[in-house]
Amino acid sequence: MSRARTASRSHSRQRRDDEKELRREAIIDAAEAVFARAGFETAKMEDVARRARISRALVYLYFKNKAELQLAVCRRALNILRERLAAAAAAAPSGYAQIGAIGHAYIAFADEFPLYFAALSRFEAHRPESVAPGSTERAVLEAGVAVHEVTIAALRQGMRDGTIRRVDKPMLVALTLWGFTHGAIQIAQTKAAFLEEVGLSADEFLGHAIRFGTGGLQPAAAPARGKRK
Amino acid sequence: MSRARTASRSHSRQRRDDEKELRREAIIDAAEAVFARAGFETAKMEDVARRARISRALVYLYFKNKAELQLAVCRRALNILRERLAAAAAAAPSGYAQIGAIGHAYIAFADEFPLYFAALSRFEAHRPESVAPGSTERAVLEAGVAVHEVTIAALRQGMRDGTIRRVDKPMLVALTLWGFTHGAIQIAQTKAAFLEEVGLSADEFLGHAIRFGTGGLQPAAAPARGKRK
DNA sequence: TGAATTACTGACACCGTGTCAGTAAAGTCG
DNA sequence: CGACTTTACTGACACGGTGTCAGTAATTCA
Repeated sequence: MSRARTASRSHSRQRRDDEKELRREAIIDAAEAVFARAGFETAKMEDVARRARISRALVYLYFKNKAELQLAVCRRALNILRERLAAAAAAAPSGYAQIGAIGHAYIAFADEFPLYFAALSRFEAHRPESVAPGSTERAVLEAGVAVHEVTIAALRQGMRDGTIRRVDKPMLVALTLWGFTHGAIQIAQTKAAFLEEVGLSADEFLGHAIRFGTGGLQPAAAPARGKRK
Repeated sequence: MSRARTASRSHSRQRRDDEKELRREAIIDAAEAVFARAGFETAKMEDVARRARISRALVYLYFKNKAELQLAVCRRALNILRERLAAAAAAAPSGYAQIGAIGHAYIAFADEFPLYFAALSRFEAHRPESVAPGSTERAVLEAGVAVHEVTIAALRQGMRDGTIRRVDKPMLVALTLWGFTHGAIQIAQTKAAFLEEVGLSADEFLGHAIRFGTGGLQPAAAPARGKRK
């Protein structure tokens, strides 16, 4: 009897928590739509609330403020990005090919989810004062690390299969590649009009950037044959 | 007499215009100080006005709004940057060395003028709807082109002196290098704490990035000797 | 000097944010 | 099923910043 009651209570609680999570996600959905249309700066919480069919005050019950909402979007972005990069890497034959695939997957991601890329750009440009241990910001940071780990795994794979030269600090290389790729995509996106003006397509530019940025990873001379200890 | 009068009037007008320009610059000075302390988002026009010792309304007489003020800062940033890059390039012996020097000069610039780099980051991340011909934004864009021209000149020099491989679209390469470098610096700045955590210094990271990013420019094999048409 | 132009400001209307007291709804238990 | 508690939700508010404008002070010109 006590068991039944307890079970029943915990059922309700479970259900309520699920619904809460669902609502939370719905609010983020609404925020994404509004941010995409209006941009992060000019987007109004009122619009987010209206789109989520709730009052503005309730939004503030789920998210402390606009910045937290943006961080929630970043987190989603990074999770999806990690999946995409991992999938792209999994389909590539060699470690070196994986790196290229990851670069192109990032480009495709930016193309498919402009809002997510914009969110990451903002996050990347934002200099944090101090990142509290339990904060949302910390969670986003960690989601970022998870993304880098995909690149690092590819680097390690490449070193194993001989398609990538020996590097002593894979994280260093991963961050460099990340910075390069992100920077290039950002230019391709925001300077698209200018690129056209000087007779370049964004795709051409990005293709060049990837080739250019990953070239330095290949082994110096030996064609990978032999060289076993 | 008519001449004298005209001259006198034009003198006053000249003086007034000069003073106006001076005040304009003073407002930008104030804005820079405020932006540096508070960040672009949270900075208040009130503070800019107070620091410039004028009323808030007057600021709006010189600049349409906060965004225009930010663009003015961007323009300054790009002009100074161009000077720095050009100076660095001038001191380097070969075209390839010039490219490296330009990269390091950009890093030094970002280190010396964090606000300017932040301003450029914002500008870079901002996707413009449409850039009107006479607008401030267009002026900033053109200042950006002037910066790229420094890189292009170095590339041409390198192709001439044989330290850089033949590239068919220098602007493509210049933009790539710009994107790479900017992206890397941005990471070094905003992720400095994280870099420390994984045992990397920002300098080490950036040094690596420059070497990595410019490596692909060197000629394939021939040691630059001979090869004249 | 007085008239005209220009530089400047105080005060206002507007809008968005974040908060809070209070209401509606759902869950708990006899 | 009611009474009682807990949780979900909202309307209305105070606050603060932006951009504007009518009006005043200062300069220039004749």
